[in-house]
Amino acid sequence: MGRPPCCDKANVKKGPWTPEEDAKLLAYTSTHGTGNWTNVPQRAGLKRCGKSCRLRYTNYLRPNLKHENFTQEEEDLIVTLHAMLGSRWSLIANQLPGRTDNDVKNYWNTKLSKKLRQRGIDPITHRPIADLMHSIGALAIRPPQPLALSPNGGSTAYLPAPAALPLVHDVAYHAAGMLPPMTPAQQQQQVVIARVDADAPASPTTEHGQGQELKWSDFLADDAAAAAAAAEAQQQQQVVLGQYHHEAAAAAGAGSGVAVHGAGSSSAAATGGDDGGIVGVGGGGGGDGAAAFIDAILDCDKETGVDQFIAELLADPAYYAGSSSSSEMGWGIGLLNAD
DNA sequence: AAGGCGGTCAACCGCCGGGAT
DNA sequence: CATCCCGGCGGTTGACCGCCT
Repeated sequence: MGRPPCCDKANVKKGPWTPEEDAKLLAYTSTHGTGNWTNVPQRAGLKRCGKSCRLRYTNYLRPNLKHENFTQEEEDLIVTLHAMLGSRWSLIANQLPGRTDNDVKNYWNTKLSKKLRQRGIDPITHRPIADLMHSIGALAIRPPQPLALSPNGGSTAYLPAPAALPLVHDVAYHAAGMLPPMTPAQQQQQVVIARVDADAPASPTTEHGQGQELKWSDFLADDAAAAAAAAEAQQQQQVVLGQYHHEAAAAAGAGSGVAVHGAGSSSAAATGGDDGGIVGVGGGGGGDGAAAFIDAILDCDKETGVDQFIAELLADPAYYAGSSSSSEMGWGIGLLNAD
């Protein structure tokens, strides 16, 4: 399906442009302008696709293009516009005289997004990554959505979720006394976070205030708002869990007994017990945005060393404590072994 | 010195929307 | 109204380069 190719690919040259080709294209456009690009290659004596000619002209040969490095002002503008517009590179480039959408896109992908991540800002949502961790944490303590149950009520209807995700979002819960004291492994993770915190440069403007310095710790253990949100999530969770356990127990029947594994009423157990690695991804909304979001979180994990921590956690046999049904379930593995 | 590796950026690909027929 | 054609756009690829081991 789809449209046929815009040109005869067999007779079309691809790859980098030579100075001779550039000269031909420039000579043609300077005398004839940039009308019908499909005719340009033939009339300019180029064995190129019209699209390729247009791209070469607009991204490289066009007059008034800037080829020097981006300035601080341009950087700031790109970040601001990206926060407002997302990856609408052509719109962003329109606000930057002499820059092309390709320039802006490349600069974003290779430099700016990394800069933001290093400053603890999620380049996709432009929110502090730790804030997003809290959001994930609030999601994580919810059980998988019962709507994912198969018609026959089998527990395998739940999509498998990652065995464990970062524990950063649980810190507020520990601090609020809603989770048991942190294990040595969790404390080790906090050391990593503290190191990142200490190394973090001042952040750009965030929702925490104009020009205010942003640190990881602002969103972690001493974040009263997060603790309050966690408490609220905790209350919701109790309600949802009660309903879920009732439905899941009925659905699972006498077979695996998986669903009732997590049926304990203790909040500590329900929120992850000693390792907290619960993420009920399976029943969630999903979609491309969610996937991109998760990728961003995983990138963050790499930078903070959390991924290494998770790898160590997963390598610990005690973490799994043996239940095949729990791994089939794909969520709440830590919860299931919280005793 | 050489190979590996990551960063950068030009270029390509496929899809989409709008105008023309 | 349906189809075709073209330009534009965003995502992705791959060549090139410099740094590191």
